[in-house]
Amino acid sequence: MNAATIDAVDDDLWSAIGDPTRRRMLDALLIDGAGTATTLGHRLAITRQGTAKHLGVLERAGLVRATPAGREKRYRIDDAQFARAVAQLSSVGSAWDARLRRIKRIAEAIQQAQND
Amino acid sequence: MNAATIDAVDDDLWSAIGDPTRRRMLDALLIDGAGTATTLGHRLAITRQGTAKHLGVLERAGLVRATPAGREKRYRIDDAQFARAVAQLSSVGSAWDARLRRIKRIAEAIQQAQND
DNA sequence: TAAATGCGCAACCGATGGTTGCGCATTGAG
DNA sequence: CTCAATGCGCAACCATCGGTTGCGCATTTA
Repeated sequence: MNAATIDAVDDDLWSAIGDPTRRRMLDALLIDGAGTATTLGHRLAITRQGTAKHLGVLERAGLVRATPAGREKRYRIDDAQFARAVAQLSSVGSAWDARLRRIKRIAEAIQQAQND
Repeated sequence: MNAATIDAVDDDLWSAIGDPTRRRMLDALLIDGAGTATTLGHRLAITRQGTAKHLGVLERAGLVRATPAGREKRYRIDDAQFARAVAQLSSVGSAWDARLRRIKRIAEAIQQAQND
C-alpha cells in the first residue's frame, strides 16, 4: 500500500501491455489461439516486421511462447505468465483506488474539522 | 466481451498511465495531494522540463488539472477522471481474465472430446 | 531596483514503433 | 528435380517520445 507497492511492479511487463498494438496482438492471440508474424500482420493491418518486433518484446516479457513448425513460427499466449500480468494490472488498479478513497476520507475529515 | 470491448479503451489514457514515470508522478500526486513541475522534478529525480512534458500529457488526458498560483502552476489529480481511468484499467484486466478462462474451458472441452 | 525563483520554448540525443528492401530457408507445383 | 511461392531474419531508414541542456520571460522578495 506504500509507494513501493507500485514501484515494484515490473516495468517491462507494463511497457509490454502499455503499447496499443501489443494489446491488440494479445487480444488477437487470445481469440484465435495462436498466430504467426504474418497472420498477425494481416489481422492488425501493419507490416510483418512490425509484428515480429512486437512478438519479440512479448516473448522477452514471457507473455507469449513460440513453437517453430516448418517454415512457420507459431506464437501462442503463455497462460501462466499472462494470468500473472493481469493480476499485476488489477493490483495497481486497486492500489490506486484504495489510495484515492483514502485521500477522499482525509479531505472530508479536514473539511469537517474546519466546520467545527 | 468482443474485440471492441478492448479496442474501445481510450488509447490516450493507456499511454498516459503506461509510462513508468507518469505512473510514479500520479503516485506522488496521490500521496502529496498536489505538486508543481519543479517539486515533482525533485521528488522523482528528473528534470523540471521532463516532468513538465509529462504533466502536459496527463493534463491532456484529463487525469490532472492545473491551477495557476502566482508564479507557480499547481497540479492535482482530477478525482473523477482518475477514478474513471482506474475503472477502465480493471475493466481490461477482467476482460482479459474472462477471455483467458474461456479459452481454458474450450481447451479442456476439446481435450475431453478427444479422449472420448 | 536587483537577485532569486518558477515557468515556457527550442534544440538536441537515444530508444522505440513502424516502414521498405534484401537475402535465406522451407514448402509445394510443374 | 527444379523453381516459384511463402515465411522468416537482418539492416537501414524515418517519426515520435522520454529526457536533457540552455535560454529568456514573469513574478516574487530582499
